[in-house]
Amino acid sequence: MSPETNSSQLSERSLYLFKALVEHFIQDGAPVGSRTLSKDSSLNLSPATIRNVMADLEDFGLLDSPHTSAGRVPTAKGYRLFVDSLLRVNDLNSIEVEKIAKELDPGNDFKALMQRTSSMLSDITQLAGVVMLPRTEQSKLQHIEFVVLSGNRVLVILVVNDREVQNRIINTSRTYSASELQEASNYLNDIFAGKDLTYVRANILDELEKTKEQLSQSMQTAMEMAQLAFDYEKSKVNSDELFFSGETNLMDIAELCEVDKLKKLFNTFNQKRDILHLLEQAISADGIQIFIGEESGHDVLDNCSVVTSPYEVDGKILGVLGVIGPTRMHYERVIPIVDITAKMLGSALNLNN
Amino acid sequence: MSPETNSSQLSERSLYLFKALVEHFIQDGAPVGSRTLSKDSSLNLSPATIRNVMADLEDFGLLDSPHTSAGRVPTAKGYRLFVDSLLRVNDLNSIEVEKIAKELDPGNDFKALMQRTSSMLSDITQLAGVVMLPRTEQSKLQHIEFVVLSGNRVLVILVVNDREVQNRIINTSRTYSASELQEASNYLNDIFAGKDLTYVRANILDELEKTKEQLSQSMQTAMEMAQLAFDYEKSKVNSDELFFSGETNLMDIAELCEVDKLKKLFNTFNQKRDILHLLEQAISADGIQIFIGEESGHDVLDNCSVVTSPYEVDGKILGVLGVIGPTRMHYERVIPIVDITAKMLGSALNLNN
DNA sequence: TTTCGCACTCTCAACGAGAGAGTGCTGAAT
DNA sequence: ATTCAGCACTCTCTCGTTGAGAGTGCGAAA
Repeated sequence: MSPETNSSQLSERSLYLFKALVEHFIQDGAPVGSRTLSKDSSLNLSPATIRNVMADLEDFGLLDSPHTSAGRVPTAKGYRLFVDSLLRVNDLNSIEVEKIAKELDPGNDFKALMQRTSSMLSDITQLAGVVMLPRTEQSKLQHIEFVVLSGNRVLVILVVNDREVQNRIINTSRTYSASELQEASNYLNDIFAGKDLTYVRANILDELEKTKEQLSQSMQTAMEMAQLAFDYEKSKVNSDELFFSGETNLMDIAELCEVDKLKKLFNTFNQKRDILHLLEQAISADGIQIFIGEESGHDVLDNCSVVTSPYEVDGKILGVLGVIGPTRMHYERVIPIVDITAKMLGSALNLNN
Repeated sequence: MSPETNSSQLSERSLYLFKALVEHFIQDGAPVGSRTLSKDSSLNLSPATIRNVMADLEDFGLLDSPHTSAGRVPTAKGYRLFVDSLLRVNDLNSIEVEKIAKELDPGNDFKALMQRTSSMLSDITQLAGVVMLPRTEQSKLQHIEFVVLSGNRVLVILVVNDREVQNRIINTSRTYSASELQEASNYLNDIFAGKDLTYVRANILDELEKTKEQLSQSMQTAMEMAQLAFDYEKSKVNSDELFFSGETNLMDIAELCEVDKLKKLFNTFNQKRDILHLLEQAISADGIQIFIGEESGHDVLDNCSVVTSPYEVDGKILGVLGVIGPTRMHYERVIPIVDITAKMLGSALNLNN
């Protein structure tokens, strides 16, 4: 964090060794000792020399040793330096790119696409995939429709943003006929189609006043309906949507293999709240964002990293997607996968528009 | 299984001791030895005598011993005898009944009710809850509606069974106007409302022929739309809906605490297929049905029991709900909970109609 | 038929020894 | 001033041993 501990303080050689150590650790998962590093790295240094370097790196807070006679392990700060300055991201081979493209074939079902994207992410990375679709504050009402159900209930169908359909059932005080409701929806579509939902909600009362003066029955009906429909809307939690996949992949990760940790982690996934909060932070980043271990601010994610990217349609950010795995993950592979998936999902949705 | 090994072969005393043993084991989870049982049971028998009885019970296949010097443990067959003949089900106290009733307040959102029911089940039993809503073969089309979207896409909204809304987007070869589609839906509602979906699908082509003769443009349009809409329907997997809750509760169960077992179990939950298959077996039972351990026929559920009950509306079975937990569960508590939940869900839905 | 006594079996926790891995430090070589 | 070989030291892990504890099975006695 503090400027005096950044990489510029470290020699070329230290950084080289640090990088080698992190890569080695990511590969094996076992603490890395000086002897191993001495053999692996192309610089011909004795273990003793490397030990000195490692001691320095430990002082900088980049490494840690589980106990005196284990090798060294990167800290969260170490991983941070690694991904920010040392990592060289692999290009994806074309087979993988094609595989991703295949899964992202837009189709017509929006939610299914999200779900598919998430499960593709988990499949290809063997980690947990997640796709968020924030409940956009601005939603344009496109069409409103009423259907009479039995028992003084009316089904309200809202089409929003040229894509999304919301259904809700309202209880009415009296029985309305189909034609009455048809007129009502015609009227409402006339005055509110294309308007923002918040605008609609705010202006219902005003319109209600106006219609009272005009005394038209159908308009009265329309307004009563609208009021009920949008009251319901208000009471509903403004919940974003979150699609998880491959959570069980995390059960193979040695670092997380204690049952009670897993339980906490899975509970966190189920509640969604914390994960949403995290992803919302990533929504304003203009590209790949990585939360490493404790950085996320959530204890349960202590040994986890989250790699995210927003995806956008028409230059406007629509949501965030990403991958959750152990801090010890193959960033050089995961990062480009998340990156390209975000881009391809964006353009798939664009097409779909 | 074979008739000569049923409970009638066993003495009153043996059964009494067996019951005591099972109850003890369900309580503690540890194999039960002869000394323990001698102290606990009100019959004054020495451990040695009890050992003889236990040896008999083991011969009958009701008990098993993990190793020579552990106590005895009930087998699946043992549990079966226990729940079928020995168990006395507790009545629920009114506080719990009220708690259940509170969660089952119908409301208007069907899916939310299912979800709530499932999570109430898991909450109250501290096990995993599950509610199935089978995709009913017979679905009455109540209302069909089209909304024009951008780019030659049309949103089709089907209201089915006075309750359920299905949305699908279809791509059309040319652009249709809103009024055109309005006419089309009017026409379709006239001829198909109240009919069964399968009937509709089967008769579209016939109707198409008829309309060709009449040459009315709006009817033509209607039929084209309908064809597209129901083609989509056909391609869609006829998937039932399944609501899980509290899977993580199972992580506390000692019997399942190995990570790879948990992984298999959770994967099974995610795939849903196997669980659906199991619940479909229970749908025709006319009350509580219990699958104990290996009886379910699914390896992953080896140490699990599934307690289910169908729930019905207007005397017609609508779905199945239940609880998944370890074979070693408090059946005397779980059974009445599942039972009453099924009944109350049924009547909640009845009200809602 | 029930019970007592006894030998036996199996698990589990604790302990200690020894191997293996890796460190830190020192002092010599470059 | 670096680098590095040597060495003592520390910590973990595995393995075998041992003893306690729990529980069984069986034969003989009540």
